[in-house]
Amino acid sequence: MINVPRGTQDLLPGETEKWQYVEEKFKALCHTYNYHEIRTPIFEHTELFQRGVGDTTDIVQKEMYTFTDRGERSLTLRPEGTASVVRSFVQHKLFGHPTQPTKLFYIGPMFRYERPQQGRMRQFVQFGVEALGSADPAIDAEVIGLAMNLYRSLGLKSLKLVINSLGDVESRNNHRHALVEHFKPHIHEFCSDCQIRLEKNPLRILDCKKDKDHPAMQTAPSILDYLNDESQAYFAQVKSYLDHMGIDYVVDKNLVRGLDYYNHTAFEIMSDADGFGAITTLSGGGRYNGLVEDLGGPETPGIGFALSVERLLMALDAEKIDLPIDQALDGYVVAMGDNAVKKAVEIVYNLRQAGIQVDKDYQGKKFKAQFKAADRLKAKFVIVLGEDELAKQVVSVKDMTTGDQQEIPIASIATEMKQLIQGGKA
RNA sequence: GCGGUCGUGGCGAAGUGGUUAACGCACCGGAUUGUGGUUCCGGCAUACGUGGGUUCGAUUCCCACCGGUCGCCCCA
Repeated sequence: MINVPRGTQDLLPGETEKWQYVEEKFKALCHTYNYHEIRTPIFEHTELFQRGVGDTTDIVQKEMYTFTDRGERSLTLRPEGTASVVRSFVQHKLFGHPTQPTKLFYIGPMFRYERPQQGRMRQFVQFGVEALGSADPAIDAEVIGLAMNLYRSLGLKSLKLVINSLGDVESRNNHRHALVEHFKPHIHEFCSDCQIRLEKNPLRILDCKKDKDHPAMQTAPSILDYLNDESQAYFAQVKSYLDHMGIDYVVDKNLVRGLDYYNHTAFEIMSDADGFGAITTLSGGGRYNGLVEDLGGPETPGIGFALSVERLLMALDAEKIDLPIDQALDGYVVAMGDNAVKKAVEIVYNLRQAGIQVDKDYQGKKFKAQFKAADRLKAKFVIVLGEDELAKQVVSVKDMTTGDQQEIPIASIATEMKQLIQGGKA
């Protein structure tokens, strides 16, 4: 027997309905925020992620699904969405379109080669949005608000929004310098990862779980102290907009994002819910001024976020929220006797043409078993067709909720069924 | 990549170094010759992850591998 590859999953009926529901919710929300869908390939030139996501990141160093195709090209299954969207933005010169900023959303699978655990798969699905072409702090707040809005509209309560500012290039460089100076004298007391980080990306030392109790950690220079006036003002405005929008947040000066392209605003939304797994981050995002340029476009600011659908559904589960998914079938045709069974095929066909959702037996089941099947499928109405009915050219329609039964002529079955179904809903 | 834990029918779950490997759910049929959700009776199922080893004999003991799961690192 061949199973799915490690870290991937089949979504079966019963589960797919939930996915469809949250996808529709997300699309509708993007519509109200005036974001438009973009669909990019699932694989890209490896170089895109090396340059876009950053050579020093874990994603690029050890998590990419990279392969060589028959033309000797190095390609990579996308590990995240932003690089592709920005590539597309540049390639198609969307920066030249009259309406700016360019507001895009995407839905699709991402791939990272990691050891799977709860909330972490090798193939996972992200919803994401990107707003390109505006350096207005209000759009940072808009993007954060959209994310919070989605979670809240689905009923999630145990949410924590964490934000930070990574500052502009100048601020980051000053901070980086200060970090190296600060940790250098103690670095031999830190874990091996941190010793490497000191050279490559000292900001990430702040993120280390192993060394979090080291005294030098507590006294480490905060990025917030190194923000220049402009960066400070920007961060203050983002927070102010969030305040006005009534969105609660906590500032975590150690929030560092795993991708190199972030600057200024960085944020994560986490779940507080009991019984949630070790991984609590539901979504993350931030500003990436400079990325468009890095990928060959004109100087263009950008901000976006991505959320994991798997984790979203986990969060709903943890908070015991049932999505309003209608599983009931409108009607089920139960037939008995050779002639009636044949006639049932015709009736089902006609009802479906009229847009009524019906089904029938295809297992050669006995009358009683057909009723059982109707019950299991949660049919609202059972349409009974036997020799008696056939002789009178009618069907007996039973309302499965009330138990009431009435005869209706086969000639007008579609219109009468429609009325019954609508009446049943009211 | 590292560590814990687990691997028995479609699902859940007992169990044993030795004749036919429990049970529950689900499914099918009957009681009820044309009316579901309850009950009772009966029936059904290619099941011990894979490969080695120990043994007269392994589903059981040992080893390796594979897979699931949870955690570490890191992230969505």
